[in-house]
Amino acid sequence: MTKAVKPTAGEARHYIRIKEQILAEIAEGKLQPGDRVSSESELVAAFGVSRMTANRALRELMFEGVLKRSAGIGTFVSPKHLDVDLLQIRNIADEILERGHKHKAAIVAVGLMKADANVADALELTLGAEVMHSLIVHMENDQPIQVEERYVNPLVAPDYLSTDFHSMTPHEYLTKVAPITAFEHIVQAVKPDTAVRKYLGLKNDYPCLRVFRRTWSGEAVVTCALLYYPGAQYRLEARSTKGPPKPVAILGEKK
Amino acid sequence: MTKAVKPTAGEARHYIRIKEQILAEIAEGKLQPGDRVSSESELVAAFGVSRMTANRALRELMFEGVLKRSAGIGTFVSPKHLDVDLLQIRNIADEILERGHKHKAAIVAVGLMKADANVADALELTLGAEVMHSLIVHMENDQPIQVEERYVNPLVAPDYLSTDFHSMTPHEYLTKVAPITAFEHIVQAVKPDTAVRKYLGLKNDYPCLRVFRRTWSGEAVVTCALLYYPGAQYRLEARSTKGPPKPVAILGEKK
DNA sequence: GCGGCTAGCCTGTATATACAGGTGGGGCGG
DNA sequence: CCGCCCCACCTGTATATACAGGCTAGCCGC
Repeated sequence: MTKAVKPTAGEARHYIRIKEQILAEIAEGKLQPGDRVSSESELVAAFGVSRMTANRALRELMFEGVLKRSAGIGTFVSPKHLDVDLLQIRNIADEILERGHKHKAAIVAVGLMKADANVADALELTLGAEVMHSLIVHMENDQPIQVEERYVNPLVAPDYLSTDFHSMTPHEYLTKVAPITAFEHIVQAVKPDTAVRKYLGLKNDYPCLRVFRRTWSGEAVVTCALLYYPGAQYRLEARSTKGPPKPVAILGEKK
Repeated sequence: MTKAVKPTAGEARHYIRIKEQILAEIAEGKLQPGDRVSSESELVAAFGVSRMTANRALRELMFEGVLKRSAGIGTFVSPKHLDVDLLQIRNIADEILERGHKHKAAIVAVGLMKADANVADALELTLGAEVMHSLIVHMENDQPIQVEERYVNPLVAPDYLSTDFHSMTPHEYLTKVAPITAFEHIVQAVKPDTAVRKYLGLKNDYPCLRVFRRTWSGEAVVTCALLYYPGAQYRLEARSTKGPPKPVAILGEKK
């Protein structure tokens, strides 16, 4: 069965094509969380690749959290949840796309403002200094999942406001002009205020995770932000780099 | 060059051994950020594996952010390796004492029990295995501040139940018999159930931080625990080790 | 001396093949 | 009818091999 050995350049690599097809089927809803995905040998037949190539595609999707695999059983779509990795500054848009879902950002407000006491303190600027501000609601498959209120230090990232947030995410721009060298996250459980409730479409007493995040590039504070996530359906994960824990159900949740 | 084809079971897989050696050399400082790592063919010679196996080890380390690779040049240790000591395993008693307050622990339940599916999964034991369980409410100045439901792996810490929790905290005992080498924290905002509300003395709709924590000592899971903290008055902090951020007020809170 | 070509090293991708070990179902024997 | 064993299917790991394409150092000719 010797056939089309190389993807003849230009075209996407075979293993990437396989990954893309699976992600597309998840995005379309053809594959639901918990559904069984084609086995390696089925992919071999469908794509005309070798099993190692199919294996690589599935293994990488597992690494990325999209699929769960177990020997002897099969490969399945991971249950949906937001894994915000506290160890890494991750872009929520990337996370959503990795889960095979659509990401959209609703820009509620963007502009310059004078730093109040809290903002000046957080960005280590003087009271009343001009700072850039954005308020964005992130949507996963048209459902709001994060409210992001961000303040950016104009001394570090002067072009922040003039970037087109649709072609390049704020995150991408910032990592380009000021690579993050340090960060701080403070996490609390709060009752969201009315504005946040409105943006996230939440009921009155629904608990929210609130993350206060600051990032540094060298000595300078680049951004500070408040992130709101709707309650128990989302979670923050933090693990040591050494340990390789496999995900398990949280105690008390049904498996 | 036909040789030791299989890792003869038991032993670590070849690609894992390669990864571990590279990680060890980085940890020891033998490999510094920016240094060149052995090429695939050098690893082939050194470990007696095939190039695909060496490739996999290096590729996974790249995925994990430890290495950077570029075709034609070589493989290098990633520059920053933003190494995070995150949400450290801290003893709540220590924290309270550091604040200059009194700590007291109310022991609600202690005993042996059979692991249900979730607990067995979390501790990597078989269903129905005997595990040690404790439910403790921690008080700061006589006010409840944390509910701690903990399950302990008896294979690792057999004397857990017979220690006197008043003279030596569970935490102290555990760090003695099984020093923690890895951990996992999953954080959510939840509405507490009635039991937790009662222990913490909370009103109905008060949001709670729930932390699901697992700790490892070597390969074995030592404990898993559910920790509940009353809402906004408590916060988890996570920061990168590099940056030395000074505490500031969270945006929106009055200073 | 300088520019271009080539040989050699490196990663990236892909194939065919092999054995291991987990899981579950169906068939056969008691 | 029930239990046990074996087989079919699945993933996990590993090997040997091949061709592509990026990059560099060094040689050779002008």
